[in-house]
Amino acid sequence: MMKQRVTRRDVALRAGVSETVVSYVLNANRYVDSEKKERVLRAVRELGYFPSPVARALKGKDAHHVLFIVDDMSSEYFGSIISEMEKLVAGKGFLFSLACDRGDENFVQTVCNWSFDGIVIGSATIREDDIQKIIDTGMPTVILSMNDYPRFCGRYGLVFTGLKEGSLKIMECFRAKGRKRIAFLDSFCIGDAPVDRTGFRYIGYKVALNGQEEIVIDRCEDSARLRKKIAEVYEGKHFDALFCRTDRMAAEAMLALSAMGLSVPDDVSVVGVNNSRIAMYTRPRLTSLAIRKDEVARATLQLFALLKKNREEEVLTVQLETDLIERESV
Amino acid sequence: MMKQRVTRRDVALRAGVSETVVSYVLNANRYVDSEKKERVLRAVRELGYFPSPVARALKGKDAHHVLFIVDDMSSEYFGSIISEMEKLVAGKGFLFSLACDRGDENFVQTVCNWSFDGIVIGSATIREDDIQKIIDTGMPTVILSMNDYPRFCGRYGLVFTGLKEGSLKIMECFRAKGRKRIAFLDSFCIGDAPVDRTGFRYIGYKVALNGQEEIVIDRCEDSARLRKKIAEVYEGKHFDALFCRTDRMAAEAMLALSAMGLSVPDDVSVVGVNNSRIAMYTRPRLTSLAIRKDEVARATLQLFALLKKNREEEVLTVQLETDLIERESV
DNA sequence: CTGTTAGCGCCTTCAT
DNA sequence: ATGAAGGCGCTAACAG
Repeated sequence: MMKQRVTRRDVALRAGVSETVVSYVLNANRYVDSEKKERVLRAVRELGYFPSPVARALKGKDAHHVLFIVDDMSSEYFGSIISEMEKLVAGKGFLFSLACDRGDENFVQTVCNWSFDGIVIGSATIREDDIQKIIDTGMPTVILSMNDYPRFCGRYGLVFTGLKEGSLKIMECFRAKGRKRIAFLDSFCIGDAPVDRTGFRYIGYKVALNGQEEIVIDRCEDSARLRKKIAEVYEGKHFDALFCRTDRMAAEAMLALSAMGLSVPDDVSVVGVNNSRIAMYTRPRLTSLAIRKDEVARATLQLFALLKKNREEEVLTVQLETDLIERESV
Repeated sequence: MMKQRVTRRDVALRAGVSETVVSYVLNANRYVDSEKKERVLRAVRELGYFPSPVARALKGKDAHHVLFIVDDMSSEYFGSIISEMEKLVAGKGFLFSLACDRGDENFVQTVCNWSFDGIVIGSATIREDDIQKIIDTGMPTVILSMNDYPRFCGRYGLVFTGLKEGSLKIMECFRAKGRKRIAFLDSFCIGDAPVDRTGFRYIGYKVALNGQEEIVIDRCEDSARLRKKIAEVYEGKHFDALFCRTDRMAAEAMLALSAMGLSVPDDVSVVGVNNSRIAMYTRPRLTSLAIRKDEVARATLQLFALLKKNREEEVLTVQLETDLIERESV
């Protein structure tokens, strides 16, 4: 007894009006006799009618469909931001989609052929020409900027989550504790990729070093390799602080340090980024740079709205703050 | 210079054939002169044409669009499963959407009005009548069963991830360590909801108790409340093992126990479920029940395919195994 | 003020 | 073997 979708036609029949009138009432974009309007609304209520987002999308109208492009689906970071966005549009029937820029070779194709009300680029690994292609589709695009990207062509939004300034906060925090030799730990990589020197975390680290020798630990593809590298670098450089790209990496590093018989924070201070759940449960608990996810969500939706309005070529920018959540690892 | 979407019409023009032929070639559902076919394929390649999933969806065809219904977007569990599904269909241009059954009052409406190739229900809190509504849409629906649901009407898939049997494994593991008084810790709740007694974890726990007195810690809305409850219950019941609904809760519990001056595992053994990243980074590391996410993904996609085929009313079932990953918390 | 009509991009009969 | 035509559900321009 598979129920049939209730369509605009059904509403029109029940209300005794033409199909278009139904649309006009629902879109509130034309005057409709108030008595008819009542009948339509009642029919809508009784039938539980809801315009098909697919059909709307085909017509190029809002389908309440937002795409989030990520590089790691199992990270809680993106889920949290989507969750925040969802709160802001709750009840409006929004749908959030996820696409991963890794694995699927022609994921850009996929993305460009759909019709989204907004696309959030939250990946640090996406290629720049892919970003340009996405912007070129004309769909409102917002980049959660984690890198110092070049300027793209066209109209798009840019949310600076504050990673660069936040990285300075981390460095200050280390310095306040008397740390002199600060190392930077990159995320696990696939293949043998070195640290991305355009990333805001690295840039912040580098700037704050102020000419001091940099100590970078990168090209680790897994935990085992990470341990070896950390041990090697520690032998050679004797760092006393570790700026980790993510909380997860910070947790890994703490395990490695612990295995070396080193104490956190006595021997080495450790800080992560994202203030994810993990940070609460490591021992010692992890100091972490928190991105204001609720503000990211709000800014993104706001930018979507602005980008939809006029079509002049311009880049809309929002700058956010971060918060350094201090725990016992420093 | 916003690029225009390349449509089937463009391909037809370029290849010097009619639009229909283009469809026939791409869908491979009718004989087409091989020379023409070549021309079409070349035009497709040159133009980078890709059929619009939206238009296909409107026609009721596969749009390569899968929906995942969850109760907690920031959990890494769902992301991991989606990630596994993505691997299995990489390159085919699939899109994965996320909907949360909390927050959005009429999310079922939203869901039912879209047109998905498959819907995965991975929420433990979704209402049964909502599930029925979703099945009634006729879209292939697969339930990742975490509860002992009643039988729904119609045709759908059921993936038993093995939580019930896995819970028995957890209990056995406790027993093997000589634990006698095993408590069950529920997740954080909103409002004042008691533990769901139809959940497989609880059922497994209860069954394995075999008549022994149950010790349930539930109705905690946050960490503070949790600590108080754990302390209270420990005072009264002196449990020596804690079966936690998720790794996250296990981590919270370990913090609480530690604050009470208790040692894990000497005083209390702790086990979580999901084998998430957190389990690696707690101190001691957490023993956790791992669901075989890759098999869940594979089974789900398989069920989608079967459900699409014939339309007889029947329930397709898959039963999976779990693995208890033993670490130091037991 | 309201109804009719022409598409949006695609698939599928139905003719040829 | 191929092309024309209708329609999926909806919107907006065009008549009345």
